[in-house]
Amino acid sequence: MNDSTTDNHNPSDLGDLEREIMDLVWRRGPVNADAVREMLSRPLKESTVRTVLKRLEEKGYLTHDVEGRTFIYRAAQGRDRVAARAVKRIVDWFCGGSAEDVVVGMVETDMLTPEQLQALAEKIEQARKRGK
Amino acid sequence: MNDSTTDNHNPSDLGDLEREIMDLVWRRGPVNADAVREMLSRPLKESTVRTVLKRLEEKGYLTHDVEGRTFIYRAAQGRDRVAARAVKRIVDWFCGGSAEDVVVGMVETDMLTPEQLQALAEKIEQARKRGK
DNA sequence: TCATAGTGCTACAGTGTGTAGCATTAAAGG
DNA sequence: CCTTTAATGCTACACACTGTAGCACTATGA
Repeated sequence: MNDSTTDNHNPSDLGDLEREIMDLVWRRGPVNADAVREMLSRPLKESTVRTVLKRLEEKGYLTHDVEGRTFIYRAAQGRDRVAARAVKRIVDWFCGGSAEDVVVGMVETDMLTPEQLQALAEKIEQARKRGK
Repeated sequence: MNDSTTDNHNPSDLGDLEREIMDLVWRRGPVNADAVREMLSRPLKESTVRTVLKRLEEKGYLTHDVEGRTFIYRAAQGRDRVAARAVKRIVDWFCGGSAEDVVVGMVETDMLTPEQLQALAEKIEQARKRGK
């Protein structure tokens, strides 16, 4: 039902609170509003939490099931997927779509060492051979 | 000379117009406000362009020299550097700082093929051996 | 039927961005 | 020296997004 062409938001158009909540959901799994509220780093009203939760759902980051009359929210997309899309946006904006340039930039700015990259490339290569 | 602790903005906190202008500057090199205005995709007043140019300078993306009484703006940071920092932010937000996860995500979402990654890793590895 | 838990809806202030007008100043020309 | 003109500096305003929350509404259980 979830057509992936449907979500036309900018990944990473999240505010601090929204990000914190997403982090919680990703880390702890399905939660209800009250649980989220308790886990937050600062005290907020339930209504606040609910509002943000709803916005996150509108943005496509969360979904919910109804259990009894309680909304159980869970991530609609994996964290890595969201991250990758956010990166893709950056790539498009700044590098004319060349993902390679970004990886080079990551190495150049010491986010990633050549060794890590090498190891990663091999691991991925192997997984690919094996998996398909 | 470029103290990297100086720029404390969120990379990629740029609006559409700001991004378009940065793109122009990166692509065409030093420009004055009027030149920028002429190159923009939509007609805007000079004052608008100047405002945005100034904001970009405040954010650390541009600098200017004065030539006669005209401001010549140019990029304060290279495009790849900005891109890499933007990516780093994403990495910190979403992946707890693991750049590797992001690269994995990039491969998984087909932004990068395993072959490209492999080639890249080798190229970087060689450059590193050679360069230092 | 009444309290309670949970949701739905609405609002409002702060910030960032797009957009622009108006004041000011300095160079150029007569 | 005075006027025009090109460029800058400053200020403003509407809109959208985010953080924050109040209040109305509705089932469910006692």
